[in-house]
Amino acid sequence: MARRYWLMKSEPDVFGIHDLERRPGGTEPWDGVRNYQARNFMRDDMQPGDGVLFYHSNSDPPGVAGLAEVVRAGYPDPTAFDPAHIHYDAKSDPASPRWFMVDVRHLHTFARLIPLEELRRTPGLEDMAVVRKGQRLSVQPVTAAEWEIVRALGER
DNA sequence: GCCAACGTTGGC
DNA sequence: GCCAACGTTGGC
Repeated sequence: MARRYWLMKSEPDVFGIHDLERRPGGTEPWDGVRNYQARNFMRDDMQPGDGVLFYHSNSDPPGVAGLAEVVRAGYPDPTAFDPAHIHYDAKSDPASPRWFMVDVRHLHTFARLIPLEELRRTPGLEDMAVVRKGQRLSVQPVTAAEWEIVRALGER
């Protein structure tokens, strides 16, 4: 299976790319996703080695902050089982987990954040989900061509 | 802080 | 199974 590419959103006030960078091994479980489409990508499609555009949402400006990679394929999100946890979901239990996550490892923090506004006006990125109005999905597939364009922008 | 977009819930 | 109400996301 060829390497695939993704964009994952995180609020930098909560967990930004610098937080990922500082984790042991630069690795963090991507817990707390409670959306079925995003869940399905993590549970069914994401594989170790896949590339991740680390996107800062709800920030000023929003944009792509750097690169990461998937290092562990989908497995049950344990925060859903913990009543004390903010992401607790009584409808998910270990015998039949509802929510899944992957582990993500930091690869590279761009020297500059690539603002959403720049993505919008960059040729070749017109079809990215993140530039489309009303698209809120926090885990999105990205094409190899889009990955390469964004990666190159990050080197500028 | 506003609010459009959109996913989820629940009454029927 | 429809759809109105509601809650959340996330850019602005």
